[in-house]
Amino acid sequence: MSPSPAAEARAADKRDAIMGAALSLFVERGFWGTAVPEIAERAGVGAGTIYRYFESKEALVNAIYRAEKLRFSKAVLDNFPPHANTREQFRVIWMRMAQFVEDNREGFVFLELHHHASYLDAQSIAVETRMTDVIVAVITAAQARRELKQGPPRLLVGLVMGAFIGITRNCLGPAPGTSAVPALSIEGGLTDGPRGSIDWAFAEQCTWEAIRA
Amino acid sequence: MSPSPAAEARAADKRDAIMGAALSLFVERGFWGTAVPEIAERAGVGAGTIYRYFESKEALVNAIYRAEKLRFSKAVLDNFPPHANTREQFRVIWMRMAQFVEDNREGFVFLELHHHASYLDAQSIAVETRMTDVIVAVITAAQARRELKQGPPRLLVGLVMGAFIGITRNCLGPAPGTSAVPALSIEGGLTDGPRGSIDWAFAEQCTWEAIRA
Amino acid sequence: MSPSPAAEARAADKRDAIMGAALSLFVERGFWGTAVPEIAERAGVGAGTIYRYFESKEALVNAIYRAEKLRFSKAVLDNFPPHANTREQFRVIWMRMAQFVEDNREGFVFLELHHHASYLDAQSIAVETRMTDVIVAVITAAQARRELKQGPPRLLVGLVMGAFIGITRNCLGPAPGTSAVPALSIEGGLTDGPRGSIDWAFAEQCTWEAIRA
Amino acid sequence: MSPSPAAEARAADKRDAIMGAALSLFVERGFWGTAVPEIAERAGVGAGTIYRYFESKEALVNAIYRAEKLRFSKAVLDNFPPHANTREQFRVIWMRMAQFVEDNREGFVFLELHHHASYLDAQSIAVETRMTDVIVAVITAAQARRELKQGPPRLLVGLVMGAFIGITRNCLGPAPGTSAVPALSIEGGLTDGPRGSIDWAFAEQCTWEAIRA
DNA sequence: TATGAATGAGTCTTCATTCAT
DNA sequence: TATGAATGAAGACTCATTCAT
Repeated sequence: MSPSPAAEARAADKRDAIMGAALSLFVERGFWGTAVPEIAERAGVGAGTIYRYFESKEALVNAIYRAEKLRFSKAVLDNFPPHANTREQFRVIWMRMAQFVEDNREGFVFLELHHHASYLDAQSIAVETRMTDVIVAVITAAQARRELKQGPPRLLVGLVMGAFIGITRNCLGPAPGTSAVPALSIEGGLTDGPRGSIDWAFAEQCTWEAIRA
Repeated sequence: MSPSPAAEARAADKRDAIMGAALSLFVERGFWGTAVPEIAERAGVGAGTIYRYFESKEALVNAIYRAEKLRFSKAVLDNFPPHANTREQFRVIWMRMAQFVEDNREGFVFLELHHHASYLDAQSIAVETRMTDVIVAVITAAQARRELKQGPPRLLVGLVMGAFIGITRNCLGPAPGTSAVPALSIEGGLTDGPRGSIDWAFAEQCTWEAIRA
Repeated sequence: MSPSPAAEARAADKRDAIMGAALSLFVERGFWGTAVPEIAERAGVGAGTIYRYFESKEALVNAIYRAEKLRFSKAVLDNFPPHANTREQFRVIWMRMAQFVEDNREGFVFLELHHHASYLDAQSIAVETRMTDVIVAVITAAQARRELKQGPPRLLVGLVMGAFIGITRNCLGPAPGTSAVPALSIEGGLTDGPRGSIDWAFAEQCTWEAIRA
Repeated sequence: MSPSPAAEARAADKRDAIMGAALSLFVERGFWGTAVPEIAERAGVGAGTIYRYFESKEALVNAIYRAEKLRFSKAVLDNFPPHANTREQFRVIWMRMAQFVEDNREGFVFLELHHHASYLDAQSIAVETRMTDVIVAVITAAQARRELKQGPPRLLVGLVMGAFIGITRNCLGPAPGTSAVPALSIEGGLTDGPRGSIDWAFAEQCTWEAIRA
């Protein structure tokens, strides 16, 4: 007897509850600072239940990583306009990333905090492929049209993504419930108005100027 | 009876060995993923010895953080040319940061990985102040002279530092002995030549164009 | 969902097993001489289990102390005859203490060994209050009636309790399973019959004569 | 070449310094609470030096125990009047013990705190013999003369010594530097004047009445 | 299927003891 | 002989994981 649709839905709910609880706890306290029973409690399930859905704590964090990465990449790339001009394509990517951050700051911070983590498995690291492929294609094409500077794509991508992340870190308050502190970010004493809102269009224009031909 | 110079040198050596071993392990496996006895083993000392030099594992990571931060800030700001024009000042900062990364990749990655860590104490966080102050002053002055875009300094700083970090992550291989994995970095399939060398002057020019007026 | 009665009973059993094992080990080897895993082993539980029932080793020893102190004080003072004459009251206290020692030698020795311990918390020290109050009242009243010597109550109490303890130590073998060694007790070669039984009535008469008017 | 007398004296000084430092630290913080290097520091010697005079920390505490026990027994028994009457002999013993406590409270407390300790070796436990023998002889002789009650000597000795200790604990403040708290001592709220001085003659009279025929 | 009490491996840290100087 | 830096075994405690219910 296969499980009823209702039962399946209940199971999916529980899985989601666990992932959601874990996501926010990992952002708040980090992977090592979060105990599995805490996740269970916040998710409203028993500690043992988590192991019915995930093989281990590491499997859980990898599942979240992959899910968020996918969500990010869908948010940015779905219905990407392949034939728009480069300026427009760049704006689309940038503003969609901005939208993603505004909608799901916790998820974005999670990706940021965990991308270098030793407990990510090979598969998690590989999830980026789709996004990568599209972007590389776009850049290469644009370079061929002499609309972008001719440097190594890897460098341009790093510059843009890094700039986006740096602006986010420096200008957005920490994700709610987090005490994360911006980075090498040379902040600390900056007092130019309250954090919390970013002029994304201005930021986009700046970054565009960095890479345009 | 004060200790002999030889004994002092030996102690300093040991302290350095411990900090060096800890630095590379923290970069490889993270703070929580690294056990104190592992550090001891890599440093070639007994586990207890670490506690003759550092009060606790946290004190150790903070000592490393402060040392690297200081080293970075000295490398970038010592003999900074206060009267050079903005273009030149930007180049100086950028190229010095590049030099620092080339000379001490592990230290740079360490700072990157740990700046938001919950185990950093107030003093560690305060070490950034000197750097911050100088940079804010430079930016504000340059904006007054209409040589930089008029956006919020926090945003410009985030953009520049983020770009620098993003380029580093994306174009440099992991620090030797490290398995650090690039970030939100959209890399993975990029095949534009081997990682490991960066055209820093090109990168500098790009980033300058992002912020110049 | 509240735990089933059976589960509660099992938990109480486990708690008791831990306290019992700890009590006898503390008596045998002292608080500092006893390792937590030893307690666990003797109690037949895992080492971690102890921490489900007691916050720390100190919390455990305090729980035992309070439990034994309470038991002692109940054994001595419950249904104390407030209107009996002093001679009779003294006999009641003495013989009840004797009964307690005969029934629960380990507990008595534990109290003896731990009453001055630095790891006892304020609450543990406060448990003595009830007993204290009653006894002070009894002594003061008896002195007013000229049935006891007129010296400081503190001295009389110390004399009586000390005598009781000294007799116990000197005449009772060590608690079963214990290697406790008698004190300043000037024993060693005494050969007046086997240890292990005390003529409590005789001892009581002696001690009474020490304090009666 | 045998060591010069001066060297021997220096060695003896050092040994004494170590034992003195250890004695007071053991009384203050207990055996387990005292670290060997602390003893060394208070004694003004290097940590390693202690091991030139004592095989181990246990050997040290046993040496102190034996020394204090011997000192106590000499203080009480040297020039004991074998032919005085029982009343007088009792007074002598009692007042000499009192004198010892007044002169050397730390030593007395040390003996009290350590007599039941698991780290005392057989030899330490055996040191009591001399005192024991004399006292047993005295008691037996006195009982034969019908000057003492006819109970078991062990009981009478326990009563007397216990009473002495109980009075000491209850009426003397803790040894200077100690936080030792009186025992099963039913104290706590007693307010009959400040602690710190004992009417030893009164106490002696009380205790005598407990055992006289 | 879901639970959470129980577990014990592994953590950081202390400290008695050694030994090169 | 005296030292004190170095050691590593052992301690208290945490927490990912299991399994009886």
